[in-house]
Amino acid sequence: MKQKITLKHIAKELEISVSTVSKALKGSKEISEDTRQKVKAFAKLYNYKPNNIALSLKNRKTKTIAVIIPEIVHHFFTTVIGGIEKVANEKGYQVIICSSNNSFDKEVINMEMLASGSADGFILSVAKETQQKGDYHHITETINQGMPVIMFDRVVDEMVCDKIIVDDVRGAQHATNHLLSIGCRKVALITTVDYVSVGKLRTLGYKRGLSAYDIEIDESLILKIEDVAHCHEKIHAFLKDKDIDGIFAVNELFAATAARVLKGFHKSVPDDVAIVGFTDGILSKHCIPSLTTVSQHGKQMGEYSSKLLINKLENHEEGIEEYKTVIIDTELIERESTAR
Amino acid sequence: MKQKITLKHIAKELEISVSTVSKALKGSKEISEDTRQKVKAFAKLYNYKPNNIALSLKNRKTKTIAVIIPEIVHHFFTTVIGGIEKVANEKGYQVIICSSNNSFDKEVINMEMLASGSADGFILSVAKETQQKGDYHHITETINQGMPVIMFDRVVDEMVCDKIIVDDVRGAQHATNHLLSIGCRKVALITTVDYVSVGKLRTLGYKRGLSAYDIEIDESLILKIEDVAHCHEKIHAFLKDKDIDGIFAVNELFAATAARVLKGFHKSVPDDVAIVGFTDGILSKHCIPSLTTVSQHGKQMGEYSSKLLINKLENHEEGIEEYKTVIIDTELIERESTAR
DNA sequence: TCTTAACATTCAATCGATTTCGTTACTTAT
DNA sequence: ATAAGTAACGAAATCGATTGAATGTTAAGA
Repeated sequence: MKQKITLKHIAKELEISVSTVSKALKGSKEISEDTRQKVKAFAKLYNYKPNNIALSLKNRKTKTIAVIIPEIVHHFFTTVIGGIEKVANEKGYQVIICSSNNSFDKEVINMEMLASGSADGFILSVAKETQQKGDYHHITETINQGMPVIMFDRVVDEMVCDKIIVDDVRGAQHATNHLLSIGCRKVALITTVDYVSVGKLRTLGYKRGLSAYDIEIDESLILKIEDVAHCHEKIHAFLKDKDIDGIFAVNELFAATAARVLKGFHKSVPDDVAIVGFTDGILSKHCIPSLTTVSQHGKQMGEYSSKLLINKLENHEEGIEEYKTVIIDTELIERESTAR
Repeated sequence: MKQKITLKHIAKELEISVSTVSKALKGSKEISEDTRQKVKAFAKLYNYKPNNIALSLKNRKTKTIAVIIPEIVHHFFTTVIGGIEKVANEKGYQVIICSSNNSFDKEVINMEMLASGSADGFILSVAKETQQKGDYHHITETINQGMPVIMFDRVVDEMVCDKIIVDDVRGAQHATNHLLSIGCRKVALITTVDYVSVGKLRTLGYKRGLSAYDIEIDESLILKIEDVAHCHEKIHAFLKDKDIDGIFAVNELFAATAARVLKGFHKSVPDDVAIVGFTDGILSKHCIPSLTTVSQHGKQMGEYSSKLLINKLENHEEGIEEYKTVIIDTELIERESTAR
């Protein structure tokens, strides 16, 4: 087992100083052609790679981006990460991914850990628990220390930083209008509890969608689910004997579960009840029937976040603070669950 | 914007030396109670956090684990990561995740990058392209430099390192036998091309499963899919007019797609054709009909990998090399697609 | 022969934290 | 009074790499 080789090793072996080695490797014309060649050859032979940690310390930048997301086992978030990674790697950045597991404490710990030297900037989507608590001191502190932070999807309005979001309201409104346009008149909503920002916004979109068709909002047609793990029972109880002809669900799991429950009631999707979900994941695509859904263009979101962050990191002018909020368009993808 | 505070700042402010500050913060009894209190109070006030990079450089360990997986948008892998993160975080380790995107080059670049100081060890599942090429020099080199590497799922037999795998052969055999036990006699196999290690092993399991029931292997009932993107057409063409009563698919996408194609042919699942997939993902669980599948216990795999790696990192005895291969049991999860 | 410039190489500081080894100043024992 | 011991702190080396300043060497020109 040969240990990792350092400049010092090369210097000793070649009987020259460390600085000469360093300069030779960087091709500095301060060093004679002869020595340069020798050093380079030696370095190549022993497969020398500069130590990233030492470089980070010296340059005071790590060339890594920290991404903190609520859940890693989640198609939408992984799609976003895909986009982040793509752009980051192209520009020579590493990506560190941490999941907060929707826990406030873990989010704080992760953030503090990564903020102390491990990363140059953050891309983050806050945990459910954090939104519920409304405690954002860790984010504020990180920003105050001069670290750029980009928030995406689950953002915090009152935070002063860059934000990449989809227009959840419009997306939801579009989805609802689509249901109405194919003839539905009793459209139910399956959503999350209100403190989840996106759930709230999509609920608003649903209401606006109905209003656009002059349909009164019937609160008894709205189901708010707190605990995802028990959504099947909740949805089952909710849909039992309910006279509806359309469902808008704020995520694909709720949509697919609704489809399943309806099947149990021997109702046909889309003929008896049409369904539109949110998030274009695997489930929507491959479910039977496949689900009409609102795509959030996760990859694009990730790419944009990454670009924005790297841009901040590399072209930051002292004293100038400028924050953008970027809205990525949603897109309604029509599939079998509304094909009638 | 207040800059990050360092020991030096504290030292200057309190008019004592850096070493005193460091010792005081660590509670060394070398320092008077008085100074200790003062330093600690000051540090707390200014929210001092030691710089990770400096610590890493000094200690020659980063307390981070690098995970390289073929795809990030993949339920099984994210499940594994969940397990890795859980254990790692409990033990105070960071996790860096990089996807190779199934590209050999990206795998090599990522590995070399992370090996030069950014991480203490690796947990990796090799890219499809790497398996195809059979070029593992980057892994060998990393191991030779003294970095522990744990391979999981898509492992390389000839590599000398720890491995965490599921018994793909037995899992597949079990799945096949289940189909036969519920009465299927003409069981088709939908698999990947042979160079994907798990595909090959599951194919073997399928064959063994048939042999156990004294059923001859009919190569015309085996479909090998190269390009996942076009699996629907392939499966459609394959199943058209085929006289079968069971399908074993080596992943859940193939299984779900088969179900969809069969529905197009107006065949019932499970009554006309029963289906078993592999990987217990979202699709298998929420698809209609839900899919019987072989669960690989991804989270457990991740947890185990993490434990094994951290154990290596913390209790490594010089001169002793010992490598384990751990086989995680698979489990057949019976659902609607074989309920008859 | 002496000066001067050009060139090659090395020194030393730096990044932030830790740690060993001193160095004071004082107290206690002999 | 002297040796020894102790408490409290600081200087400097270290981790690995970079870089501006300083040093040393050589050859050309006066």
